[in-house]
Amino acid sequence: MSFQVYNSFSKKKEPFEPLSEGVVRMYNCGPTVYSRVHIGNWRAFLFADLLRRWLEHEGYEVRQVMNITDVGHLTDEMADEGEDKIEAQARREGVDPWKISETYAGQFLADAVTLGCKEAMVYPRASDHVPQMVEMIEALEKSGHAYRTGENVYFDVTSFENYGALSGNKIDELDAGARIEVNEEKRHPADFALWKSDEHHLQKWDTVFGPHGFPGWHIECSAMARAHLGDQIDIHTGGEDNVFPHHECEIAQSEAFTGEQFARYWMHTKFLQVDGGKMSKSLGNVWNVDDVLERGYEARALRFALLRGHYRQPLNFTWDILAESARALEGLDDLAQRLLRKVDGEDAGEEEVAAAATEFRDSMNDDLNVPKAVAALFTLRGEVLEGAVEGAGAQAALDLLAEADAVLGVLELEPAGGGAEEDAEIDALVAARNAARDAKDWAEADRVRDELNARGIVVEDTADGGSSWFRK
RNA sequence: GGCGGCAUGGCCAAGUGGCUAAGGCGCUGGAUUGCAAAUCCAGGACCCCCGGUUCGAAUCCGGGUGCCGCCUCCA
Repeated sequence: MSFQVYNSFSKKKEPFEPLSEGVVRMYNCGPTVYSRVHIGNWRAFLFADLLRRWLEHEGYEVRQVMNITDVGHLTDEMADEGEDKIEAQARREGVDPWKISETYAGQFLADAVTLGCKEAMVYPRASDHVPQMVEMIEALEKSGHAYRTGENVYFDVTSFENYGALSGNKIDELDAGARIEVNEEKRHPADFALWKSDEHHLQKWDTVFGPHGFPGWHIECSAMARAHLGDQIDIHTGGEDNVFPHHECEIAQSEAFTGEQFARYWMHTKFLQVDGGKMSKSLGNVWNVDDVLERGYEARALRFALLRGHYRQPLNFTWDILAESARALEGLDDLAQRLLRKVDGEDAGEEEVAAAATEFRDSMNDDLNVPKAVAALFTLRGEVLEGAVEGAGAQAALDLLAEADAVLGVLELEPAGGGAEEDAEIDALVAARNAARDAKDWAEADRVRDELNARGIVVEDTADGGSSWFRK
């Protein structure tokens, strides 16, 4: 089975075929760094990492670009106030807006490492691509897709026939006045800003459009995707909230500029809910990576919790499901440790392992069906515990776990620590405990067991009165 | 008001026309144990509601209810 992806542009699953054989050009909408990236954001970014890893698993060279938006965007109506989210945060913290974006961008990258994300080819900053944006805007103006009003430049949505094809919105049915005042200087209420000007803005550039300008929200992604991946890309990802207007506008400006299809596949992640509803500052449930670590969970538990649900299904985050994820992971860690002790046995269970491997791969190939792929691993665990997998089968199972982990990035497969010397020491302690048990000295037996437990050693008593042990 | 998505056992979550509806976590009973842990066996679903299509629906269609997203920056 080849890789099938649900393309949110065509609204159906399609076989994945890149433009260039063996190479995937992928652009992931990254964070706007005006505050700490939260776990909802991470759902989208971890998905991007998972997708990249699966593509690599399938043998592709992945050119992954994840942007970092470090320039605040003004909504048209806020222009009078001269403030956007980055500037607002800057004022709140009493520092320069550039300091804000630098600080939060740094935290974002650090969190990415904590959560086990593979490093993207590049994390371009919007502020470093102003010339590329200006180039596109000027060309769009020249070709009649954009128009200037004073020192502002707008994209004329009526000039782009397919505007609305991604989101399903129709220009005339967008209720422009529903939540905001219609901007009088736009020809059509749905026209969007490519470039804005405001002398009070803090992050601004002197360009052909005027001395106090800054980019509209959408142009940066078009410019950065083009700068790093070329006029056409294979995959563009983002959260479902980006579909409209962000991605719709990107398509319009990029395709109007190049005359070619912008992205072949669009993939959008559903929102993460918290406690059954949306997360919000007022509810105090906008958690970030540190909140999770401070509660004693490993980062991989969060990674697993956010990846184990299908990306196109809503996922409800609670502390309970995080705890559950951590426990489920322990089951797989345990599986690996058990398998390590079985590789020397008589070969058995190779067919079962092969079936699990096929199930895992087919599930991932089916639009990254992680829940089903993970279930295949747990089914295999049941077979291993029944004693059906030994020797070559156990080795194959370990190989499968390693393969799965290269994609999921959440397992602990290393043989748990300790050298021969420590092993001998533990053997002696276990023997001492058994001697105490034989003497019915339960207090001493339990004391030794507690000591072993404290060192991460699990002792399993067998029916014949003996004991075996392994590292947790 | 317009557009789109979701609703499966206590919790999480696959399955999208047809064997006894995967899997995880938890729970209950039993086996084993000195007690535990681990493991094994056993136990749980009117698939949101109401209609309809069909030989047959969790799966398709219509209506309802609830939740989520977008239409303003937002993963």
